[in-house]
This record gives sequence, structure tokens and C-alpha cells, in this order.
Amino acid sequence: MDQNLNPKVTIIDVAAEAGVSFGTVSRVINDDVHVKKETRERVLKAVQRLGFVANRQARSLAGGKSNSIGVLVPDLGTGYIGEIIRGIDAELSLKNIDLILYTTHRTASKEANYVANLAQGMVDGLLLVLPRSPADYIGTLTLRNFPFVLIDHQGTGRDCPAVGATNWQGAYNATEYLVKLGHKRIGFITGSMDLSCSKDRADGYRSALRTHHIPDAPELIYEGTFFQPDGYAGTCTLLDINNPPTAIFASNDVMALGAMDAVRSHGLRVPEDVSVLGFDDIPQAVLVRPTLTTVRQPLEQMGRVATQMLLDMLKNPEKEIDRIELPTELMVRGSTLPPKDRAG
Amino acid sequence: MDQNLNPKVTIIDVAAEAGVSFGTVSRVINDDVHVKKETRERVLKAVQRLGFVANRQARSLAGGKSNSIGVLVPDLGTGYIGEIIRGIDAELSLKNIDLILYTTHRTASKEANYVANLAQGMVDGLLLVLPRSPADYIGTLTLRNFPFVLIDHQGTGRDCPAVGATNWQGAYNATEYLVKLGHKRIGFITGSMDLSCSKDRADGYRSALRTHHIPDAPELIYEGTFFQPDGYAGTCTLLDINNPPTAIFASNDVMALGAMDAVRSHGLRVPEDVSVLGFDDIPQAVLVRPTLTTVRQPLEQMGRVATQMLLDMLKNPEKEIDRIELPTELMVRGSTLPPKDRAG
DNA sequence: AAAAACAATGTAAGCGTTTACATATCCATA
DNA sequence: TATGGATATGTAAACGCTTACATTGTTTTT
Repeated sequence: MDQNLNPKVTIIDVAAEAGVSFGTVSRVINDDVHVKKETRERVLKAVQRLGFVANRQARSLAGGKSNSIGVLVPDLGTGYIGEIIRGIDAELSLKNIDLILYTTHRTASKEANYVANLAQGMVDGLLLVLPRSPADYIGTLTLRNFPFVLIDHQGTGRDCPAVGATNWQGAYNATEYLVKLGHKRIGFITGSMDLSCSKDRADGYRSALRTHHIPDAPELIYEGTFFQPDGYAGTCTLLDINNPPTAIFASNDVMALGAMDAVRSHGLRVPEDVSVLGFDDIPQAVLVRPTLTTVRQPLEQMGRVATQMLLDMLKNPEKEIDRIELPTELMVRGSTLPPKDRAG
Repeated sequence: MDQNLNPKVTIIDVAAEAGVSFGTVSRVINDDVHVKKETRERVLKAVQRLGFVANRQARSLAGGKSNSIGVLVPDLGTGYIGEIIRGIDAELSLKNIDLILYTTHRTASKEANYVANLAQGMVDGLLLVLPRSPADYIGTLTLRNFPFVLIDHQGTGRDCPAVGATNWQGAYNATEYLVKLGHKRIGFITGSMDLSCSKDRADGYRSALRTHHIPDAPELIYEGTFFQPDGYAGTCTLLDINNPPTAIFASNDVMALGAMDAVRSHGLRVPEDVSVLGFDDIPQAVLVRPTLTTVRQPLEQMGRVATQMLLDMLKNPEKEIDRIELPTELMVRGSTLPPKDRAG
């Protein structure tokens, strides 16, 4: 193929090689219609022969686009974000667009900072995964008419493009499933309550109980922050109250894992004595024993869909904004069973 | 701070605001020494007032550097790569350098392709994580004198910058630990044998056995490819031979998890009947029950160190190449115990 | 006190593209 | 056969910066 990998082959070199002007070369590599077929072929051949690759910075300087999009993520520790990025990346590499990754390490100030910088022309669009305090910069972004999509956070009052999952419905279905198994005392561990997905999950839980006429019991709700120790501590707390729950529903899988631990440290078994249910379906949900019953979020698909949305906005700036909620799915596995009193 | 986030504030605007020429502004933002202190301050103030952010593409076009480095990873599915990236990112954001992420999805051809493209000026340097077939492009890279560092793959005959972990030593120590617990029949599940780390781990295992005069038993070695099903299948195979092993040492944690499953599906317990030992220390190693005894690779640190190396090479191109091996550490946890015959 | 050295700043060219505009070529039409 | 309108190609300017070089002002040296 490209036997010649000289550091600097420019559009000019290609033009000389093909015997045309550099303008024509530019047209060819930009798929402009106004090029005669045979000229195009001649240029393409020269490109091949010289191993030419267009310089991105020059392109974006001149053309005003960078052919890359920025992805802002809070962290990379859990598989959660990785799945989303995988979806984004899949879609992007299809279109040959570069992915510039920024981690904000959960500091809101850094987020705002990045956003300001990136919107300055570094990238053509922004994908904001699990943004911490989007309100801070959504204003700026909207004002500047800079294309962006929020992933997994539709909770601002503002009307902006976003893709998420049906958190409410997922929690509702999961709770209903536990109720139908026969559970009447179902503990709930929330996520960070400043994230709308946490609120939605809590609401879904409450609604399901209400639908099935199970009395509201505030002592069954423990407020966590999505980290494993919260699951552990929350479960310990819940297990120690009068008339303790026979099932624990944690707002994410990582906390559910902590919950399993806590159940065992109380000398009880999962799922025989206490059922445990999570949310997310992270990879390790099927790796633990018992395997974890959980609400599956289509993470990779969320990444894909958000990317498609963004690319669409880039192409068609006037399009009205869109908010998409992808369906969650209850994955029934080994960590849930009817309550003992009923099973026995 | 930057109350004015106008889309386009250029060096010229700043110059006008500060009453100097744009050249002086450029010098200020590039920390050139030849600027009078008070001039510098005046410019800096103008920068603040206007909310100026230098345009990256223009900068790199003019200066010949992109202020970003490329990271090539095979995938993002496991926490493994995520940890490494976290280290890279930490180091990079310290220096305000952009991270451009490319996933190759384990196709060697795509790797080579990317490398050719990136080296064309898109990035200033390359970090190649777990490269699949580096031989293909290391030649090109070296020829062009393009800075790069290999992470977790020093296995090519060529002499190039790399950081890895002490795979051999880690496997040796882990095996020795099992031997000292009293195990005499230790099954081993290899990784992909085209990766040098796999070979090193296997060699470490064999050497430890030899040192302790435990006879070589080829039937105790199962060749896997680093995926969970290999751990399962391998363990099933090993458990079914005559005089089956009392411990299974898998070349990575994911396979060790599969091994645990397989042990249980044989009606045996971990660790009472069969000990299981992994390699990597991925996050879920402490999330499973029993917790997994494993060889810790300092993944994040590997990312950090590699990044520092690369940045160093960028600054000081003449420096001789370096190969670093970071120490592994045996994390003794719940999945290993003396063999039953001995314990009983 | 004049010459030489140096520090601070201004200026112009260039980085590799895109794109609006100018020009040349072609074919169909009157 | 001239003429208009596509169609194809060439050209120049611009994108926002860095940097080598030129210029001016300020010290030091003898």
C-alpha cells in the first residue's frame, strides 16, 4: 500500500504527483462533486503512492472543524463508563472521527473548565457522560450553539439533548418482581440524590409499592452514594431494624455487591435468607456467586445512540433537540428468591 | 474570571487590549524569558479579561506539535485497561496534554493503520497498550524517530521503550506461595501464548516448581487466551485428569473467576477443596466470594510511568531508550488454603 | 564616551488546509 | 458559428498561531 511513509507529504506533493493543482486534490479528498472522474482517480492513485494523510490541525484551522469529538467522563474505574465509551467509540470509528477523552474525576469545576476549552474549537461536539453539574455550562454551550449530548443525566430543568435509560420503569419493574415473589419488606438503597437517575429509581420503587398496596416505610430506605461501602453500610443498617427486610434493592450493582457482603457478615445467606437486587448489569454481575439479579441498562447502546444524535446535530444544526430514553430490562439471576416464610 | 466567553478571541485581540504586538502575547503564553515582567503582567490581565484560550490547531500547525498524545488500546471491556488509562490520564492532565483514545478491537491491521496515521502529526507521541503485533509498526516508528512507549508488552526482539510488570517474578512468587502452602499438584492456565507476558508467567510457574523439585507435569498446563471461558474449560479439564490438582493458578483474574465457577460446578469448594489464584488484581478480585488471591500488577502506575517516559522522550529526544519493569505483588486473600490432605 | 553586547519588542513568513472566486474548457442551443 | 451555461480546474486569501529575523532601547565594557 503506502510504501512511502515520509513524515510530511502534503496536498502540494500529491498535486505535483498527479499533475493537478492542490485545489483539485483538496476537492478529491473532500468528496466534492466537481471533479472529473478520471482526474479523481489519478489523484487517488497519487495519494496512495505517496501515502498521504491529511493534516488534521490544518484542516480544522482552515475549515473550522476538527473531525473529532470530545468525551467527558467522570472516571474510568468502573466497567460502567467503559461500556458507554465502547458504544461511542464504535459509532465514531465507523465515521472515522477521533475521540478525545477527558476525565473530570468528579470535580464540577474541572468539568466547566474543560467545556469552555473544548468549545473553543478543539472538538466539533461534546458527549457528556454522567455530568456532575451540567447546569454550570449547559448555559454557555447553548448560548454558543455548541452541539452536545448528555448521557445518563436528563435531570436539569433545561431542555437539552440527552440519552438515558428508563430508570423509573426499571426500578418499578424490579420492585414489582420482588413483590410478586412474595416480599413485603423491601429495603432500598439510593444513589447520590443529586443525580436525577437516583431520584427516578427511588420513585419507581415507591410507585411499585404503592401500586401493590404495600405501606410506605421510610425506615426501609437508606441513602447511599453509588459506592460499594454504602451498600454494605446500608444493608447492615436495614438488617438491624425491627422487622428487617427480606430483600434489598440497591440503586446500582456495586452497592448490591456490598449488600451481599453485608448479608453474609450477618450470618445470613443470599438469596435464601435475603434477596439482593441491583441496577446496571455491570460485567461482574454474572461473575459473582450467586449471580446478581439486576436491572440492565443498555450502556453500550446509550453510547451509540448519543453519538448518532450528536453526529446528526452536527450535520443538521437546525434539527429540534431530542431526548431519548432507552428501555431497561430486568435480568433475573441467582440472587433473588421468594422470602423464606413463604418459601418454607 | 473569564466573564467573556466569546467564540473567537485571538492573540490579536489580546495584543490590542494589552497595547503590545501579538508577538509579545505569543511569548507570554509560551513562557518565553524575553518579556519584561510588567509587560507580561499586562498581557496576562488582558488574557483574563477577554477569556482568551489559545487555539490548539493553530498552535500545532505553526509550532509543529499537537499537544496531545495518542493512546492505543485493544479494548475497554475489562477494568484492566481502564486502570492503565487512569494512570496515563492523571499524568497527562497534570501537564495539560490531551489524550486521544483509539481502540483497535484486537485487530492487528487496524493497529498498524492507526499508527501510520497518528505518526503523521496528529499526536506528538504514542502510548501503545498491550499491543497485539507491535513488530508490524515498531519498525516504521523507529525509522521515523517517532516517540512511543509500549505498555505491558516487551516481547519483541527489538529494543524499544516499554514498561511492564515483573511477570516472571510474580508468577514465580505466587507458585512458590502455593508450594509452601503444601500444594504439589498445581494446575496452570496460560494466557495467549503470542503475548510475551503469558510466556513469562508460564516460565515463572515452571521455574518455581523446578526450584522446589516438583516434577514437571505437562498435563497440568492448559493453554487459554485470557478470557473467562478458558478459565472454566481449563479447570474442568484439569479437574478431570488422574490425580487432579489441588490448586489452580490462572494467568489472569478473569480466567480465575471462570476457574472458581468450574470448581463449584464439579461439586467442590473454593478454597477448601481447590485453591484458586489469579493474576492482575482487577477491581472485582475483592468483590467476589471468596475474595481472590492474586498477583497485583500496578496498572495505574504502569500508565503513569509510561507517560512520564514518553513526555521525557519528547523533551529530550536524544535520551537512550528505557525499559522499565514495575514490581508485582502477591495479594493473599480468601481463595487459597493448604491442600485438604495436609490441612486435615 | 564610543563600541559592543544584550534585552525587549515588533514584523513577516509560514504551517497545510479549505473555500470563495476567477478562469478555462466543454457542450448544447439558437 | 457565436453564445450561454454548465462543468472542471486553478488561485489567492484566510484560519490563529510560532518563530526567525529585524529593530529599537538599555547596559556593560574598555
